[in-house]
Amino acid sequence: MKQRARESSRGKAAKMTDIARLAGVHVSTVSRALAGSPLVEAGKRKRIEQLALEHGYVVNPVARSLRLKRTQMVSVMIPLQHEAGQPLTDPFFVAMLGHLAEAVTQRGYGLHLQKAVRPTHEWLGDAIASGRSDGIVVIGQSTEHETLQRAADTYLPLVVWGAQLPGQKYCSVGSDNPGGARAAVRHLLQSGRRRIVFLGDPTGPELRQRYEGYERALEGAPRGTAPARLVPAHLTPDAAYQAVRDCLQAGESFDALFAATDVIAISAMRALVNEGRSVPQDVAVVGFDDIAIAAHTTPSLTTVRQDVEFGARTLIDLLFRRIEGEETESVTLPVELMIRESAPG
Amino acid sequence: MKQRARESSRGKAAKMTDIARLAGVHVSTVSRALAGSPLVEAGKRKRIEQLALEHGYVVNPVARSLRLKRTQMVSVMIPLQHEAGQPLTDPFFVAMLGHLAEAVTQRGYGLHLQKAVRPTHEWLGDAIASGRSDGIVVIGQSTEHETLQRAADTYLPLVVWGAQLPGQKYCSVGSDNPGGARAAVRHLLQSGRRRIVFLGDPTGPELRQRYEGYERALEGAPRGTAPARLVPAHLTPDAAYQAVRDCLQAGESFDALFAATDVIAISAMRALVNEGRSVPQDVAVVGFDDIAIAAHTTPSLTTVRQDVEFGARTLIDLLFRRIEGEETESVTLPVELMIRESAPG
DNA sequence: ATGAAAGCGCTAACAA
DNA sequence: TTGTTAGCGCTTTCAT
Repeated sequence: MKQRARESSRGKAAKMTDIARLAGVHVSTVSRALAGSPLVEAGKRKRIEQLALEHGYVVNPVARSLRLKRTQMVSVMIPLQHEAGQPLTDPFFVAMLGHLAEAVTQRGYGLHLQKAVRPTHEWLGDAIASGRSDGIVVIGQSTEHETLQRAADTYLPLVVWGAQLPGQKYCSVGSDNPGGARAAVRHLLQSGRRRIVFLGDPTGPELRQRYEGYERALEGAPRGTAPARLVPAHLTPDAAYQAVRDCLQAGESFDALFAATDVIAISAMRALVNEGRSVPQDVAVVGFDDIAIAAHTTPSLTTVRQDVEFGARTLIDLLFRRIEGEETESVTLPVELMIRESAPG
Repeated sequence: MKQRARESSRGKAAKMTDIARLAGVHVSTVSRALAGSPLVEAGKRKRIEQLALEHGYVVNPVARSLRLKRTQMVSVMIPLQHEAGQPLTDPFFVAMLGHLAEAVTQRGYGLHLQKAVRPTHEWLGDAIASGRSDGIVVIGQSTEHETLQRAADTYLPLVVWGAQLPGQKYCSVGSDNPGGARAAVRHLLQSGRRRIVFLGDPTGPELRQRYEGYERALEGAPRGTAPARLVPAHLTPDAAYQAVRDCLQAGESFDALFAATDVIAISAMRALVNEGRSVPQDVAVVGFDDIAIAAHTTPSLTTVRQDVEFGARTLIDLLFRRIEGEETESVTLPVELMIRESAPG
């Protein structure tokens, strides 16, 4: 019976010495047995494992970590900028988190989630110094490029999801943002659109790259194509909705909209429809990310697909190589234009 | 190579004794100073704090945890059922996770994320016995009601997001699922719909409650209302899309659809439109959750709103009271019908 | 107000 | 093959 072992929160949990006593061996033998050491006689090991099972004993990871100076934990940190009050609610972000959790747990590691409330202080330095985890994944550079650069000087097991910047010292994994943006805009041009606006907020590196890709594609556009036009909008559904509505109500006219993310693309579609435009007939819409619902909106959303799952796996793969001491290079991942109803071929 | 990395990544981490030496005091004084103890002379404390800051020293939480037997960590566990291979991709889930992270970090605690791959073994018992965290939040009962019941016998700091079941021994927080479902169906009936189908998979307690609420509402419906009709579908976009399409192609006819979650409601709308039905003219659609995009689909989705943020805060509030030793009661939260375009008044 | 010392639960030399 | 021993970095009595 495992009833005794599952003691209440404040009661005594079984410790390794308890198992040792029950097995009639020294605690170090139990330690070896539970670690699967071949030094321990097979029969004895089985007996010890059985005992541990019966008593609901599991090795205390805190004590283990202190001893080994290895926590078997990976920290995932999210530097939040303006919307610091906001929780991690963005679908892309959260999908990334799920895939990271997947990849990390597959390696027998735990995931420690931390929100970095902007430049409160040394959010990254403290996380590193604390030794709470064996490696750190930072999702999104936000405005923390310099902080990351500094950390990279002394701390190896760090990987960052985001854009690859000139002179970057830290290891990043991210999508080909300029390429994706160019593909999106070219697609719109090929389908005859000539007045294409960009919706979003190109403050952070990733979105800036998307905006630049948009500009680049317009440079090579046919004569008569309207110049680049940024419709600024924070990356929240409401902000995007209002930005597009205001824009239309101000009398601006365009026949295509390239949104920095799917989330705001979806809001944009709604604003367009509510203002009497049909999508894609009057205005074609292209997003970026290919979040789960993108294929399931009405109309379904043409978008630049980022392979989050592969991205997450790559991040974790690189992180573990760095934990082993390897100096890994940054990676840029290809994207794929998913042509759907909101901007058909 | 490996050596160098070790050194750079953790070798030179300052310890408390280092700070003590620099300050010319004993380590115990540093400990007290950094803990803000009034015992330490104010000037000395300032000096020690300054030293720690300069040297980027932060207290090692692992050692601290071992000593105090308190980790300042909360575990969030997600028992996954069939889709065990799937990552945590569901928007509701993930929104919940974000709000939990928010609430937990506000209390100076960390969040430990763990996927429980179904009944691999004693997922919950092991998590409890490991002592890795001071409390556990389980998101969704899935099919683990019995496991939770067992754990509740001996472990206090446990809270569960989900339905409140008869004879339940653990503390749960969850929405009024039956009430929400009834409100949704009544709304459809009031707007003249008479053939209302339920889309989803009422296997787990929460969704079963929603289905039962649907049935209940139909019992009190006007004469001539079609009986309850379940269109079974897993809770993924693709599965739901196909279920609805197949249903339509099989010649079934209905004028309203109540979906167990927003995610599948959105897919259902798309399937309906692609099969030539207009929403809401031919078929009204109501979802459940009010996820972020629900208000921004085309048409926007009428849905039963769960207040995830409040739910998360309540979970964490109760959890901390339980960590303090209090026996808290389960909570059922009110829901709100959000009437939008997919099923207008 | 500060120092000395014990020990949280575990692992890994080193011994035997 | 197993036991002995010495800490990992910290907090907290207990002395002073």
